[in-house]
Amino acid sequence: MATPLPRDPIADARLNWERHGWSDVAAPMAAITAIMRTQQILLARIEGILKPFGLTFARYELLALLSFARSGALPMNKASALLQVHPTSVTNAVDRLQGAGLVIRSPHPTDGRTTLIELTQEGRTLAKRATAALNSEVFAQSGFAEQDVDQLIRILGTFRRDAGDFSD
Amino acid sequence: MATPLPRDPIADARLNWERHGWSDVAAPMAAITAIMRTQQILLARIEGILKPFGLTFARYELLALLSFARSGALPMNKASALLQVHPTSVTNAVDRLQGAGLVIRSPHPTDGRTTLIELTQEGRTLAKRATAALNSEVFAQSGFAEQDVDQLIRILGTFRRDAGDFSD
DNA sequence: GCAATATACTAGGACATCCAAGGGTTTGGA
DNA sequence: TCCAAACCCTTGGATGTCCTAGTATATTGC
Repeated sequence: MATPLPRDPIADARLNWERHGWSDVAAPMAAITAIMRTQQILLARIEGILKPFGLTFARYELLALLSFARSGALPMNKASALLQVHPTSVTNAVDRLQGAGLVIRSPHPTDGRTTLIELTQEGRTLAKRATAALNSEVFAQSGFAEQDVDQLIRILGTFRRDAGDFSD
Repeated sequence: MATPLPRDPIADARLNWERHGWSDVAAPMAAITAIMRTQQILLARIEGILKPFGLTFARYELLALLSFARSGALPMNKASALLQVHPTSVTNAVDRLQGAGLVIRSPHPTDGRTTLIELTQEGRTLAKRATAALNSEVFAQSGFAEQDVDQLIRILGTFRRDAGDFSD
C-alpha cells in the first residue's frame, strides 16, 4: 500500500467545487467519488484473497451464484441478469471457468438458443473454499461499523431500486 | 435499461449467506456487494454524460484535477497519487488526452525523471463544459437523499482513512 | 404455414486497470 | 568521485467491462 496522502483528496475536491460556486452539488459529488474509490479498495482486497484460488471477482461471483442454484446450473442469460453484467462478460467468465474445469456448458433441454452453465464437482469445492476465505478475510473485517453496514444497505438499496435494478 | 428484477439479488444473496450459517458476515457481504453494484450504476451514468465530450471518466478525472491545479500542470506521479490509480493508468490517460489535444507533456524544469502534464486551452474549456454537464446531469440528481449523502461521506471517509488513503 | 420479430450467445474491438520489467535520472553513502 | 539504490515513466501482457454486429433458434402474427 502506498504512503497515505497528507490530506483526503476527495475532501479537497469538494472544497474545490465549493470554491467554484458549485456548492449545491459538492456534497453529492464527494459522496459519489467516495463510492468509486471505496469500490476500488474493496475490489483490490477481494482480488487479493481470490488470487491464490486462481479466481477473479467476476469468476467468483459466477461460481458462487451457481453454487446457490438448486441444480447447480443456470442459463447464461439468467446469470447475466442476476449478476447484472453484460452477457458478453458472462461469456468471457464462463470461457475461463470452463478452461479451468470449474464449470461446463451444456445445451438447454428445450430451448436451443440457451446454454446452461453447470458447476463441476471441482467448481463446487473451489467455490466453498473461496467463500470461506472471503468470509473470514474480507467480510468479517469489512472495516465498517455494524450500524454503518445497516446504513449502507439501506441507502444503497434504495438507490439501486430507484435506478431500476429491481422492483420489490 | 433492462427490466427490473422481481427481487433484489443482493438481498437474496444475503439470505443465502444466512441459510448457509454465515449470518455473522451476511450483512457486510451485502453492503460490500451493494457498493460494487452502485459504483457500476454511477459509472455508467457518468460515462453516458461524458461520451458526447469524447471523454471517459478516467480522462475526465485527470482533466478536472489539472484544472484545479494553480498552474494547470502536474507531475504524472502527483496525478497518480491524487487520483489513486496506478501510474500506468495515468500514462494511458495522458496518451489519449494528448492525442485529443487536451493536454501536453512537458519536461520537469529541474528533475529529468519527471514529466509534467499541462492543460491546453482546449483542455481547460472542455473540462469546464464537462464539469457543468456532470454537475447538472449526475451530481444534482444523484438519487441520494441529502442526509444520506452526509452519511455516505462520513462512512466512506472513515473507511478510506482506515484503508490508508490519507492520514488527516 | 411462413415470414417478421424477438431472444440467446459469441466474435471482435475499444477502453480501463493492474502487474512485471526495462531504461533513464537522481540521490546518497562508501 | 562513483556506483548502488531509489525513483519516474513507459511498454507489453493479462483481465474485465461494454458496445456493435452476426449467427442460430423461438415465438408471433397474418
